[in-house]
Amino acid sequence: MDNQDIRKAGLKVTHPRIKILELLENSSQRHVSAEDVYKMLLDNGEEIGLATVYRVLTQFETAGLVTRHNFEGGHAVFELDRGGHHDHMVCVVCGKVEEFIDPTIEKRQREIAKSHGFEMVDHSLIIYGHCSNPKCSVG
Amino acid sequence: MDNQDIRKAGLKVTHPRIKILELLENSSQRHVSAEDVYKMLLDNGEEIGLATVYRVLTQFETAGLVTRHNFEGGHAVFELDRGGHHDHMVCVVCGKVEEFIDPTIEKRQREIAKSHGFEMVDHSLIIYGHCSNPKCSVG
DNA sequence: AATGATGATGAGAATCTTTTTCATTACAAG
DNA sequence: CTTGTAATGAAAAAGATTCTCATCATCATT
Repeated sequence: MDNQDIRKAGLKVTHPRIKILELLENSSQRHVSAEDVYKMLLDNGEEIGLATVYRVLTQFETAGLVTRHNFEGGHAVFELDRGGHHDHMVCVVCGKVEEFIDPTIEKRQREIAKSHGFEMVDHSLIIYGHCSNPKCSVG
Repeated sequence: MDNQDIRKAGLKVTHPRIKILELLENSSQRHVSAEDVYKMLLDNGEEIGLATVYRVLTQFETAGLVTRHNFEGGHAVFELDRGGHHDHMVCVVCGKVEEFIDPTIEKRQREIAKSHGFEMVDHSLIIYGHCSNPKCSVG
């Protein structure tokens, strides 16, 4: 992931784009909202407008560099595409997100789509539950 | 599904709640946004405020009468819970939604959650693709 | 059937997320 | 280095949802 990825996407290599891509690569949180990105950039002394953050994230999504997720909560979160596709498991108490991939499910999805006359282009699987943290488990 | 369901949820049986529940039962669209509900009620001559529609849908969700889905598009859609759980397949071109249920996937999900130390309470699986309508297919 | 406590409603304001507008600035090809 | 075009920032706008608060309806009790 470097500036060539931006160029290959047909986008000019600008300061905001470079910084946003860097941030997505280095962030400890894998799933960040546009607001998160904006604030983290501010913390790093980068004065990049929120509108630009939204624009760039959307462009990165179109270019296949990041994936947008519509989890619960009324706002989208973005995640850098590090090659492999995966699904998500979200703790409904603490919000912790774990990633997983299961070949059985991947395979069944394609079969099911086909049997309904759909050609699958993407999918989203989110398991909601209580994570292993004692604070999050049910009584 | 009748007024007793509203009462059982600990809610008063009011005119807006009755009409919203009726509408969800009789609507030809299974997945409707709050705005959709508001407009359909207006078409039926029911002057129910948009804020009330949001409040009631949220209460119905809490009561387990309806399910809220965060598909793409920046707004939530609601669906009457007709007993059985199911997953969704959404056409990325025309927006058509089909429902399905697959025991293999259901079973694997529980196993995967458990293997990550999660106790699954819910899940959301959405397959995006091109539906069989010629206008929606690729190529 | 009347009463009264409490919950529910409607209208609009407020909030939050995201997109658009537009004047200014920066990239990148020649 | 010039210049066309794309990109940016700021603010406004748009869209979705929630909140506030005065008024009204429901329901358990008279």
